[in-house]
Parts: sequence; C-alpha cells; structure tokens
Amino acid sequence: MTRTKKLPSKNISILDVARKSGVSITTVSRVINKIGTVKEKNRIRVMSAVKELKFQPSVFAQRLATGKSNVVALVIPRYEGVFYSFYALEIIRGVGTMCEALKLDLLLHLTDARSTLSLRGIGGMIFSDIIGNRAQLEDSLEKGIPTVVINYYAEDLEVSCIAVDNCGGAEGAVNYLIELGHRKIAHITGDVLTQAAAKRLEGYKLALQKNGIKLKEEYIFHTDYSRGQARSAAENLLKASDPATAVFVASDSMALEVMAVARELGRDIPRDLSIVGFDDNPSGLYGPVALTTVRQPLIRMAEESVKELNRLIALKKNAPKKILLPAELVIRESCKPFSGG
Amino acid sequence: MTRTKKLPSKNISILDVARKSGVSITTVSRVINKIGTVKEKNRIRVMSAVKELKFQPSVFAQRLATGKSNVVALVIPRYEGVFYSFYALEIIRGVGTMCEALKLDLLLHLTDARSTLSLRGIGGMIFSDIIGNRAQLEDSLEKGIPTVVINYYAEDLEVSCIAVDNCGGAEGAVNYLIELGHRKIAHITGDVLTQAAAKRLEGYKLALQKNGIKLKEEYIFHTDYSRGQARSAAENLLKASDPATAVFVASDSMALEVMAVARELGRDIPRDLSIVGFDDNPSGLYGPVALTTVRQPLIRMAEESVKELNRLIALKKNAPKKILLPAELVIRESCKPFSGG
DNA sequence: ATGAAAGCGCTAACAA
DNA sequence: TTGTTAGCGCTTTCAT
Repeated sequence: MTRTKKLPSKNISILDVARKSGVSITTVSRVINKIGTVKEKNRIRVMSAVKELKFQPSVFAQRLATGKSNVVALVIPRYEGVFYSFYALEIIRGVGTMCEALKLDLLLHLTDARSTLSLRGIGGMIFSDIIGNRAQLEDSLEKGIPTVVINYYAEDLEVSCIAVDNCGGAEGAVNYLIELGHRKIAHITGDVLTQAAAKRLEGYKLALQKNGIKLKEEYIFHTDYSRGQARSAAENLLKASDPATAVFVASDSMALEVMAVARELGRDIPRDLSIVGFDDNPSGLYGPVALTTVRQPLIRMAEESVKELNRLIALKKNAPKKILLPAELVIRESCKPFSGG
Repeated sequence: MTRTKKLPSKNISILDVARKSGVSITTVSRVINKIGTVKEKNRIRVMSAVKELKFQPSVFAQRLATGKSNVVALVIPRYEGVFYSFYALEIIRGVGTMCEALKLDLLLHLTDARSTLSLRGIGGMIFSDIIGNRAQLEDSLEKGIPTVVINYYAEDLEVSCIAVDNCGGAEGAVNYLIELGHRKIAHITGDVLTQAAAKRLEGYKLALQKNGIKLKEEYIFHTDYSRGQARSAAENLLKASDPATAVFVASDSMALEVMAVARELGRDIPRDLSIVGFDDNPSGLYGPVALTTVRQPLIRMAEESVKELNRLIALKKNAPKKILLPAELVIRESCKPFSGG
C-alpha cells in the first residue's frame, strides 16, 4: 500500500488562512461569505492569504454547516426516443450554461422511472419531462425540495412548470396546411405517453374540428418517435387508397424519414405531399427540400427553468408558477398549396 | 398557500436510527457501510429502522468525515462547434449512464477555457476533449485528482487518455477513395485547434503520401466545423478550375452541407463528387443519398472513461493508461468509382 | 461485537 | 468589528 505520502496535496483549511492572516476563522468565514462587518484592512489580509494559499473552502463542510446546498439535479429520463432527440442536448445545454452562470452545481441524472433518486443534499430539482417517473417528482415535492418541471405541464400538481405550447403549435401547423387548401391531412404522432406528443395530437384534432374537417382515424398514425416506426407510418400513409395530401409529423427527425420514404416511392415533396415537422431540428435544413416546422424555444425553456428554480430556492417556500412558452411556425419549402385532385 | 407546515421533512439522522434500533450510532454506521463486525440481530434491527425512517445518510457529512467523494465532474468545453455536434450528446449519455450504474454523482461543467474549475471535493475528473483548457487539466493533475481525458490523446502528460484513432480512421477513408480510383481528393478540415481535426488532416495526408499522390494545398479547405464555413468550402471546391472528384470531410454535418451545396449547383452525388464524412451521425442517413462515413465508438469511449476513472480512484495512485479505439469505415452510397475524366 | 469520543471544515449565535 | 464556541451528521480510532 502506497499510503506513505498523503501529504502532497494536504488540503488547506480555513484555519490555515486564519493563522496566516492573524485573525480568527470566523473573520475568514465572513470574508469568504462577503459579510460586510469586516475591517477593510483585515479583509485585504485575508484575501491575500486566500490567494497565496490557493484556499478553496470545502463545499461539504459548508453544506453540512449551513444545511443548504447549491446542487441542482437535472433528471432526464433515460428513454430512448426522448433522449436521442435534438431535445435532450438543448435542454442540457441551456440548463448547464445557466447553472454555470448562477454558480450552481449541476448534477445530471439519466434515470429510468423505477430508480429512486437520492434527494438528500440536493438544493433543487429540475425534471426534464415526465415519462412514467411521476413518483420521483412527487417524492421530491413531498420532501419539500424546490422543484421545477420542464416540457410537461402538470396542471394538477403544486409545482412550477415550464412547457412549450405543443397544442397551440400543432394547431398552428395544421391551420397553415388548411390555409394552403389541404383537407386530407394526416398526422404521425410521437409517443403519446409523452405529454408533448399527446398535446400535438390534440392540437391537430382541434385545428381540424375548428375548420369543420371531419377527423379520419385512418389518417392518424401512432409511433414511439422512432425512425423505424415513422418509416412504416409513412409507407402506410403513402400507399393508402385515398392518401392524404399533407401530413403533420410530431418531430422533425420523423418528418425527414417521411421525406426519405416518399422519395423512395417516387413521390415529390412538396408536389405530392406537403409536410410539416416539429422541433426545428437543424437537420431539417439539409436534404433537397428544407423542412417547414414548428420551432420550440428549448434553450430558453431550459434557462428559464434554472432561473425559476433559483427563485424558488431563494423564496424558501413553494409558490409555483406555470409558464407556457409559445411555439412558432417556421415556413420553409416542404409545403405547397393544394391544387385540385 | 399551503405552507403551514415546514416540519414534515425534518431530516432524520443517524442518531434517529440509532435510537429507534437501540444501538449506538457507530453500529448504525457500520451497518450502512457494510462492515462485517455486527451481530446479525442488530444488523436486522438497524436495517428495518432505516427502512421505516426512510433514512438516507447525508453525503456531505460522509464526505466531510471521510475526505472522500464519489463526485465525478465531466468537463465539456462550451465551444460552439464541438458542443453542438452529435458528439457531445453521445459523450454525456455514455458517461451519464455509466455513472448511474456505478453510483457515482455526475457533475456537469460546461465551461470555457478561462474559468477556473472548483476542484475541491471532486473525486475525479473527466475532460471531454481539450480545447484551450489545458490549464484546467494540468491543475487537476497537479492537485492529484484522478483524471481521465477523452477524445484527446495527450502523449506528453501523465494522464489516462481514451481517444479514437482519428488519424487511422481518416487514412482508411481516404484509402477507400483511392481504391475507388480517385486521385483528386480534397479535404475539408474541422477546427484544427481540436486534436481530432488535426489528426484527421494528418490521416488524409498520410494516405495520399503512402499512395504516391502529391498533396495539393488547394485541395485542403480549413473550417471551424461550422456549417457556414463548410458551405463556403464546398462552393470553392466545386467551382475550382480543376475540381476534386472526391472529398473527405471532417464531420458528417459538414458533409451534409457539402451535399446540399452540390445539389444547389446542379451536381449529382456521387456521380460528380464522392463524399466521405466522419462521425456516423444518424442525420447522414437522411437525404437522397446515404452518407459514407467513419464511425467512432463514442458511447464506448465515454463508458470506458468512467470505468478507467473508477479504477484510478480505487488504485489511489496515478497509473495512467492510454487507450486508442479504432474507427470504422461505414460504406453507404455517397461514393462511386472514379471513371475517366 | 459494541460504544464513547474525537474530529472532518465550516457557519452562526452569542459575547465581548 | 471581532472572537469563542457549539453544532452540522458522519466516520474512525481506541477502549471495553
């Protein structure tokens, strides 16, 4: 056992700083925590001692002593369909940069619904979407941990939620198709276990209904967001006896798959089929025809969630806010007016 | 406002468990830490008390007492080009799931090169790529923190590295093009500040050289990995007086951009230009022509890094390992034999 | 096999 | 304005 030298990186503690600067540890603590009641002269001495010794306070000791923690846990369901999407990275990016800015530690949990999260010592929780892991959310709430949920609008729970208006976004997309003259409009859903997919389906139905178009169940194709299922859906859609002339697809990556299938079957986009996606995934810009889609403010949603969490933590009580961010139609080249037929 | 009771979630401590099970806190501690010297009967009593009270030890107190931490920090440069790539998500995913499996806490740092990371209380560090943040790496090493670097092969540093054989992968890609009969082969580089891009360029040169093809500087187009620069590069490449018949592009997303530009200019892929990318980004499967590319074992690399870190932590001394994972050519449809011309 | 007691490094009353 | 001191919750000798 090379237990010989434990010394090399002997941690310097607040005591070392106190000694070096000739004050008590309390004063050092005050300086560290920027408490005003320290004579300028002492403050300077302490600060320089800190610098010289390269002192960094032990966060563990701080947290033990204060009972507070500035650790924020971001919970992302390790759910293939969702995780692999453009979505996850944007969320991580948004939350990550905002945490960095706010000096919060970001703990990342890629979890499945069954596992119990260790909540002890967590200052706040951000749940990115809720897919079967509602129990984890409720657990967090019960324990009184400041919590915010993103991309899932929990109407029944006393918790801050920040979500995108999926329903409105979908409705807008379908309305656009209708304005273009389409009547036979199909929808390829995502996994309706996710609220986002369910809401998009709802928006689709709403738009049809408001425009007096009768819903045809044959025009609705359910998937789990995967490309594989999108492919089957696209094939069925295109080979149907009375095929739709337009389709609203619940995600861009699936929409791209639909385009690919259409091409393989010799159809032209948008001549033979108009397509609207959802996400504003940069991949949609590639391909022969740029994809018309619905943009979600993901980064903003992620950043807002951290801010909201910070507010909750500072407030020291639960005063949930519900925020619904609008989604925006981005018109590109994958749709054209319906002409005759 | 239902904020009347703040009491409900009073943290239960080891003392509560001790009282409930009629033993000392020491014994409880022993049970928690699975130290054998506890009578079965007591063990059971403690365990059931733990369960009843839903006791979870305070990690902060544990870490304060032991001086050890099972927190792993993953440092990802907040560097646009890299962060936005397919790469980042795969790394996060791989590291995240492995940490979850190994019961390690994953702290995520999206950092820029200038910021000083707080290393105090960190059990281990994983640097995902080194882009200008070598100082952070050296700092970590100096402090004796178990550290592993992924996607950057640091030959000169006593640190564990796990990287992909970018040079070999690139060489393979270019060799393939040469075997197809191409002689006029261009290369669109990534940001050569990143080792990956530099190595890919090196592999490109190596392949040409070994096959006795003279390097033409005009065939090398430098970019920062962004789509914008890829676009300019593609335009210059295609509009050149003596254009290349094949191009090796340092990333799939750029390769897709090249394809888009080619189409816009009325060129056919692969008839007029053969293209090989790098990454095996799923987006490469869309588009009219599936992209031939070089696959990197990203997830595996990420997972290995956590395992290696765990090994280092357990070892309690620095015994760095250097691991180079092979990259694999994935042949799809974007290349064809060179025929006359 | 078990427990008492001394820390781990810091913060927060309370005194001075 | 500053210092003294009592914890925070746990681990770890050292006795027993």
